[in-house]
Parts: sequence; structure tokens; C-alpha cells
Amino acid sequence: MRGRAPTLRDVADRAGVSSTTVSRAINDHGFVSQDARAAIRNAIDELGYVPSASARGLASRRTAMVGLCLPVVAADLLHRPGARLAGAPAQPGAEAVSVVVDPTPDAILPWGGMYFGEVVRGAEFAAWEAGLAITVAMSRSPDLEARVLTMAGRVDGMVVVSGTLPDDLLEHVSRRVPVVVLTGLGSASAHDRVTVSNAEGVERLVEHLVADHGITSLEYVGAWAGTPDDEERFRGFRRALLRAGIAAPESPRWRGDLGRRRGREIGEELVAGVARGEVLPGAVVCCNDDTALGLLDVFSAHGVRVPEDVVLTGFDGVEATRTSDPPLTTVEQPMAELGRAAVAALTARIAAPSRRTTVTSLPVTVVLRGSCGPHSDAP
Amino acid sequence: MRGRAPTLRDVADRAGVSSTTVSRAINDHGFVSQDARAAIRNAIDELGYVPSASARGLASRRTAMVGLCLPVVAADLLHRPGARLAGAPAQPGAEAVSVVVDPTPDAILPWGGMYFGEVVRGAEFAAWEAGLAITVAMSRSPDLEARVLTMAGRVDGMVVVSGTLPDDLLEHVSRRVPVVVLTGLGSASAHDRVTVSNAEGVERLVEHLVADHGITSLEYVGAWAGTPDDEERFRGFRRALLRAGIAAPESPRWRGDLGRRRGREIGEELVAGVARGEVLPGAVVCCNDDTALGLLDVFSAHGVRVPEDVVLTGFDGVEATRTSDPPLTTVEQPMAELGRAAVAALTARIAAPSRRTTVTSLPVTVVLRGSCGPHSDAP
DNA sequence: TTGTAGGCGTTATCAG
DNA sequence: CTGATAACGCCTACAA
Repeated sequence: MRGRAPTLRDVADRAGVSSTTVSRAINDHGFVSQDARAAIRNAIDELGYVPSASARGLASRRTAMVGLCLPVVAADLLHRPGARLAGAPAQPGAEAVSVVVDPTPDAILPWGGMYFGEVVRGAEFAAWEAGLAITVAMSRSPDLEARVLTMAGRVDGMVVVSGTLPDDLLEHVSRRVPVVVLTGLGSASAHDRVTVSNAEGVERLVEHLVADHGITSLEYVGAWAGTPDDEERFRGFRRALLRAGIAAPESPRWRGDLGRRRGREIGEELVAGVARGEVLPGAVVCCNDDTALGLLDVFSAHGVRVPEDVVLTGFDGVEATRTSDPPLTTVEQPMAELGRAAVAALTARIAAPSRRTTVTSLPVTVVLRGSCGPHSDAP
Repeated sequence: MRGRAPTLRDVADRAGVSSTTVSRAINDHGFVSQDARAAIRNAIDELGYVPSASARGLASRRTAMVGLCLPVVAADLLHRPGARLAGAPAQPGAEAVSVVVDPTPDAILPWGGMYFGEVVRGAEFAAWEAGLAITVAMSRSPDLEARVLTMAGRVDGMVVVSGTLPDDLLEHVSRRVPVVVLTGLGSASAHDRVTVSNAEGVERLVEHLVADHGITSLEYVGAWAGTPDDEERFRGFRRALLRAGIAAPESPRWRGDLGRRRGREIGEELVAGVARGEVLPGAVVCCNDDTALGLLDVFSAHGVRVPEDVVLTGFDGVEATRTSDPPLTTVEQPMAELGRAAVAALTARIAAPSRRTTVTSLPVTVVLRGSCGPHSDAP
């Protein structure tokens, strides 16, 4: 099949009009007579014409695509059962069927379930509404720079999850196309930015712990220093404490890396402290769910009861928080909305390149579950 | 920022070489001296040069992108908690935080959880390995044709989930770029195709029901007639029965539409039959999980016990099967592998346009859970 | 309502 | 190892 693909010109010749007219008909700019339209439509069908995006892009200087740059981990985050994809493709000679009895789900997902797939979904939706296509790339190691620049050369704008790109690369990219930063991990920036109400979320959560559960000794487990979201969350933590008249530390006493493994380490330290006679805080507020789940792993293993002995909370709203024992109280982020808002910010920026930089903050939801104690049901 | 983006030529001038040389350096074709390389690299950095994919594509006649065309429902399938995205964006004036007590998850997802996000993940991975970028589109109604053709003009090949595109559109597309069909719903085709061991999966499952659970009266709930996967699954169903010496119908007695709602209707009919004195079959084997879950909804509501009164099984391996009550025995599809295999087939086809059409069948896993009865643990 | 002409930024071909 | 030079397929004034 497919010799040389038919071009606009072929269509024009066949329809007996000029290529300009065909162009007009296709993009329906300007005026085209009904006759011409019909002839063109026929020619297109007969020839099987498909416009070349490359030529279009070159001539019009826009590609009608936006790029999404997600953390490598996103690959893992999109993880679902039945996935496999470990690196080796399924053996061609392997059995067509295997049988297992109720397998336990894969142990621990790296980054434990912040479904970036949701972000993609939201972004795709917004792009679709704007008549744009979407292309996604994971910021994987080898060749990161080349691949990201390639993407930059291919799109009208990019959404970049904060922290996925080295600063100089990000700068290089943003000299070419507008960039919207999706705050997540990583450092601040001078681009349009979309984030969530981190501080308010934690503040409200802590308020609940203090007011409704009467907890007065709380501790915060953060991320590494300089993580903007974490800093905001900690600020919310402090604010709530101070407002309740409880002494609050200047900085988190514990710092993790947002991972469950590190959460376990911190859990071990806490438990070890108890063994030495230290007393557990009334509540441990974690900067994210994975960290909290890591602590929970250790608490369960060592007989520390949650919420009786210590209340535990997370942030993000990953799926695992619903099925942990006890289910984890957390602050849920609207992932799909993040994607949508990011693309919306991008299209706005593309439309008005010189408008002021914007920051969009999306609302969060405090989800009260067993890990912070029993609830009547009116928050 | 950004006046007129620097071009290859600008880089060449600045580096004091010809544009050809710059091109060579960038794509590292042919030979370029170290000096030239260095000068070029500097020029690129200083200018913030990013190659234009449009120009590249036009000149080289390849775009280094592959497209993925997913069913509209995929939008819903990527669904996760914290999603929202109902159509209206979050109110700007809305509260930054809201609080809820352990909300039940959103009722029912349309198509209930065939995570196409997994397919995307697998496809992205394979594309990445091949140095390709990926663009995804959902086959949404208005403008389907225009959008799909636009995608076709933008990529070197497309993966299309079977049934998402009208035949004539698919044909139009495939006149331009190679197409790999991901069997799912819909009709057969003359393209490279990737699918799973549908028949073998069900066959093995039924074998288990008969041999290990001693069930001798089984019924099959299919999809609408002409659905290839369903037909294969039914064939596996028949084969297992016949081999076990059990009479098997020529065609499914019940037909659903793969949806949970329709599954409920079928469930109601079954229950109504019982009320009229009919006797339940020993097992109901459903063509997919959603249908089975629909039946289960009704059975639970009417006190029909699974697996005591009737055994129930599905197909797909959606997440909900793990948390239903009882957990649903099913045949799990390797979603990510499907995506990967599809892109692999595509790159192979692109490399050898005239090779014979291929069919790739991926292995499945029969997952035994509570809905088919107790198990020791050796299948 | 339609056509003409020129250029968009790269790659590929062919000589040096 | 390097440079001219011609496409590549379409859009966009501008003119008719």
C-alpha cells in the first residue's frame, strides 16, 4: 500500500480548483462555493487524502499539540493489576493461560499510587475542548534532554510536573514554548503554575484533630527541605497549632522522602523511641500518604494501635488509603482537575503570551477515616 | 519572551558553519569535527535553539510519533478517586477545603474499570524504547473524523482499539499510515492485530469449574453478537464443556452489552426465573467482569448466595473484582502488555511495510477467587 | 469566491 | 569532514 501520499495539490488538481481553495475548504477559512466543496470532498475521499501536520505546522507556526512531562515514576503510578511490563516482554512461547489463586497485589508501588493517569485524563479532556492534541513523555533518564527538547519542538506549550526537569533544561524549553508548572515535588519557578490548597488542607485537618479529637501533641513528618508543597503543608500544620494555642516547631522534626520505605524507617525510629521510654505524640501528620502508610506498616507490626495509641494522617488521597487497616485519614487532591487546569492555563497563556504569570490553586478535600479515630458523621 | 525562535540557520551562522553541519551534529549522522561540535553546542545553548518538529517531519517524511486511539469510555476508564471533572471546572470561588467522612467511592464507573491507562503506559514504554513519542486521543463524538485524520497526519502509525472507529474512517486512516488494531470490541479487520488468549482463558476457567468444583450445569452470558472477543470466549466455553462431555449450546443464552447495568438486567431476569420455579445453573460464566458484577449486584440484593447457590465468573481482571463480595473469579488481561505489544507491532510494520499481517496473542491469567468457591491453593 | 507567489525550518543529495 | 541547493506540503497575504 501507500506509495506517495496524496497532497493538497493532488486534491486540488483532481477537484479542478486551486490548492488555496482546498486549504480553505479544509480549514474552513474564508469562502468556498458549495460546488467546490463537494468536488473537494470527493477528491479527498477518492484519494484518501490526509493533511500533513508537519507541513501545516511549518507553514502556520503552530502544531495544535501540547506536551505533558510527567515524572518517571508516573510510569509506575499508572500501574494497575494485570500489568507486568517488567522490562521483558511476555515470552512468545509461554503458556497462553496460567492460573493463580487470589494473588496478593504487587507489593508496593513506587510512589504508591499518585495516579498521574488522572492528570493525563484531565489534561486530555481540556486539550480536547480546546481542539488540541496531547503528547506525553515520562522524564526518563537516558536522553532526557534530547527527548524533552524534541517534545518542545513539537508542541505549542508544555505542562511540566515540577521537579521532573533540571532547571537549565526547563529554561531552555521555556525559551521556546510557554510552560505551565504543575507543582508537585521540586523547586519553585517563574512560570504559570497550578497547585492545590496545601496549607489550607492540612490546616483544616489539624483543626479537626485538635478540636474534634482533643489531640494536643502533634508531630509533622515532612519531605526533604525545599519541597514547596511540603513547606506549604507544614505551614498549614503550624498555623492550625498556633491558632489552637499549641506550641509548634519551626520545622518538621522528621523528614522523609515521600516514599513508603523511608516512612517505615521513620516509623522504626518512633517505635524505637517508645522502647526507650519516649512517649508517642497524640498524632503524626504526614506530608503525604506513602509516608504515612510506611509508618502504619511499622506501627501495625509492632502493635502500636492506630488510632488508639497514635493518630495518623496523610495527604494525596491515593487509593491505598481506603484499604489500609485502619483506612487512612488524608487530604485528597483533585488529580484530574490538576491536569485540566494546567492545560487551561496553557491555552490561556498561548492566547495571551504577555499576560501576567498566574497561579491556580485547586481545592482539596479532607477525608476523615479510621486512622484519626471514630466519627459521628458530621465533621 | 520569545520573539522569533532561532533556527538551524541561526545556529549555523553563530557557530560559523553551514546549516548542513549543524543538522549533522544534531542528528549525528555523518562526520562532524570536534571543534564544529563544540561551537555548535555553544551556539545552541546561547540561542536556546530547539529544532522544529514540523520542519523536520516535512523534510524527513517521518514524525517519530505514534498515535493511540482509545474508546471514549477510556476517559472514564482512567477514572480514579479525587477525579471530579464532571464537565464544570471547580468553582473559582469555592472553598479551598471541604471535609467529608469516609465517602463511598463514586457509584459505578461506566465500563467499570478496564484501565486503558495501563494500555497507554505500556504503549508509551514501547514507544520510548523505539525513540518515538506518543499521542493519544479518545474517540469522542463531535468531530471524530476530523480529529482522527488530524492525528493520522501527525504520526508514523496508529494503534486503534477495535470498534472505536467507523470502518470507512479506519480505512481512510490506514491508507495513510500503518494501523495496528487492538482487539476489544467491534469487528475484525485486515490489519496487524493484538489480542489475548480469550478462548484458552475461558476454557481453562471452565475446566476448573467442572473438574475442581464439580459443576455440570453452566451458562454463558455474552456480549452482542459479532463481538470477536466475546465469540472467542464463548468458543472456549463450549470447548471446555464438550470436552468434559457436557452438552453445550450453540450460542449464548444471554447477551449483554458488556456494561454493569445490563448485567443487572440479566441478573433480574435470572432471579425472576427462580421466582417462577426455574432452577439456577451451577455457574454463570460472563464474558466480562462488569457484566458479572452486575449479576452479582442483583444476586446480593435478592439473597442469592455466591458461590453457594450459583458460581459466578468474569473476564478482564478489573480492580473491582478484588473488592467485590465475594471477590470475583476472573481471567486477567495484561493491559500494559497489550499497549506495548501494539506499539511493537507498529514499529515492526513501519520498518517492514510489506511483511505479512501479524496477529499477536497475549497470555492471560485465570484468577481464582471466592466467587467460584473455596480453594485449597494448588489450582 | 478564487488563484498566485513566496516562505516556513529541516533534511537529503551531491559535490567538494 | 563540509557546503550548496533543492525539495518537503501547506498556509497566508495579496491580487483578481
